[in-house]
Amino acid sequence: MTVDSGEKRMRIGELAERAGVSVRSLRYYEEQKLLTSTRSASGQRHYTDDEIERVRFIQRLYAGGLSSRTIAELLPCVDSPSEENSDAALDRMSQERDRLSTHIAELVQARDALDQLMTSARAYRDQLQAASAGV
Amino acid sequence: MTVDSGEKRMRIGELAERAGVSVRSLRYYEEQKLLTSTRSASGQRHYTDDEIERVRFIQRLYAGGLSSRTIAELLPCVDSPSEENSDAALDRMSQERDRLSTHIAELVQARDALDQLMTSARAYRDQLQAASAGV
DNA sequence: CTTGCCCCTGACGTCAATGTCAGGTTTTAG
DNA sequence: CTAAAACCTGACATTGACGTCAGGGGCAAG
Repeated sequence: MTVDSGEKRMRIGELAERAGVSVRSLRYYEEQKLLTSTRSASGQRHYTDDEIERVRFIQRLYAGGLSSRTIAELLPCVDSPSEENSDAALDRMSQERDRLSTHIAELVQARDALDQLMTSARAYRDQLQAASAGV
Repeated sequence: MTVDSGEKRMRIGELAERAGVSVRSLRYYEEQKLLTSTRSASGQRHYTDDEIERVRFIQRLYAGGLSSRTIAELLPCVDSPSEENSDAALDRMSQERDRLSTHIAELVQARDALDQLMTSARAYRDQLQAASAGV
């Protein structure tokens, strides 16, 4: 279904820029088996436009606090949503999903804590203001 | 309003256990000016029960991705919600709040991405199962 | 007093994702 | 052709929040 005919094969610098990451990171992702590249005769990496999305996806998972190793375990089932790894991968994903949810809840708590702080800080400031404006 | 009369002054080991962090972390927090302690004649740290909540609060902010430095900037206004730092602190908090919200949104996106993955993985698996069960 | 446990400081180790530098090749622009 | 820009590998540096170890006290119980 996917036609890879005239897709502009870009080099690492372009992918880096378009995906918003450093060249170093892309090489690192490849080292961690999160990303692959075709190589030119001289050894330069070439990518297709699809990799942009993949990199962004990886970034999202990183932002979610997943480690390279964990991401590497999950990505195979993005690539080929097949194989017997199905069940194990589903478990793994479910587990990570839970972890993520927990983490999100923590962050929301932290934000709430900040909100509380801000509320009392504001109240205090307004009180000061009222006082300085004369009783 | 707060009476600090007979409050059990605990040592670092107890605080660590009750707040759910390592002794090392507590010393680190002190080093980072996030936490203070009174010292006994022999130099041992003593804390009151209040510090338990403070440590938990610090943990929440850490979980929210704030750095020690940032937390250190915010804590003064927890301690004394006063001073002229009010406005600056409010700005700072508001800024961190935004950062947190952004981060939370990213995490939710990551989770959504995982959900999508799981959905398609499940679909694929069920398809396989249907096939193996005979057409 | 000795044993044992908790505490102290100071310093080095760790881990993960990146930065950065060195030294060399390839591609591109003029 | 030539210089600049981009790429390559390999390796060491960095940052943050700790872990861990060394070497040395304090203090209760037996």
